[in-house]
Amino acid sequence: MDEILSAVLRESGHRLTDPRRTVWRVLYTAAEHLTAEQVTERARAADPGANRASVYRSLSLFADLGLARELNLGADQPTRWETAHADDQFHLVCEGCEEVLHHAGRLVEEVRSHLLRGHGFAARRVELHVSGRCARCSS
Amino acid sequence: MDEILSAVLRESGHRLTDPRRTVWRVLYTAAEHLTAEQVTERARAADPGANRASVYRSLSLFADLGLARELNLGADQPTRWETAHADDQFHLVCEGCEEVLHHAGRLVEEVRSHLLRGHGFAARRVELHVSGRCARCSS
DNA sequence: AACCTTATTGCGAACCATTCGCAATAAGAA
DNA sequence: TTCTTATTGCGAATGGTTCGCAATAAGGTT
Repeated sequence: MDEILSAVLRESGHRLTDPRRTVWRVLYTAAEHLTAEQVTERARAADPGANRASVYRSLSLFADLGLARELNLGADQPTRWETAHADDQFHLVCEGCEEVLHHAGRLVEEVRSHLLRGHGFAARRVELHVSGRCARCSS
Repeated sequence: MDEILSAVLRESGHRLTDPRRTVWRVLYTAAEHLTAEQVTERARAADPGANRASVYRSLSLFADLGLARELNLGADQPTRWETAHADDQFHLVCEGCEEVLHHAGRLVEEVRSHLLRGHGFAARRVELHVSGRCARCSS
């Protein structure tokens, strides 16, 4: 996984540093969507001196470079982070088990072409967040 | 418009107060999606003593009662508010003119039924946020 | 119409996630 | 190895939002 980071940083004229590598590994190996605070905690497991501000800086750099993505899943909850994936996926948040699921589909593509063809709106980013109850939790 | 507010408050056992009425009118007559700060400013046009904390309290009460809705249109921008509308509408944010458009469609309904039928996921709320460039701004 | 109960307000202080300023450090080019 | 300058680490600052609590007022009750 380090190669991806290394390549993208190099190509964009940024330096590969320990804090960045640490944050990247945390994000890359996380199954869930982490808050900046959780990323910091986990980074500290690898490097006890990991700094909060640097974590924030790494995360937002990664977002700029397209390596990571910042997520707002509800106005009340803190921002969460994930490694970037194609945005033809969307997020299902289960209100029962609090799990966040990814779901792929052709729907996002439909939205795009509908907007462009029918309304001249050129969609750059489509975010679809659904909250509700998953199969396990709706019984 | 006051009747709606009055009825919903009464029915839910809350009191109709001046601050609530003021905030409601601001929200109800606003074309755009306002930040809490903007709501406060406008509330002060009607009542110079309008209080920030009370505005926040009114807004979140309205959200609880289904009268208003809190919107996160991007992680960097502050939370915005609007009067509730059916969520078969979604939000288009133009990156050129910064305008936020509503767009109605059957897409949201499709998402719902797809998730329920195909995956047993009972969607409660579907939020579709699209950012890109509107017809005027993409030239 | 005056009264009582208690929800609501207004105020400032507190909070919390995130960002900033800046001197010290270290990446990577020469 | 040296040099340049991007990056870090620290603590302080910021900004949106919430809280604590005494003062106020809504609306039901005599």
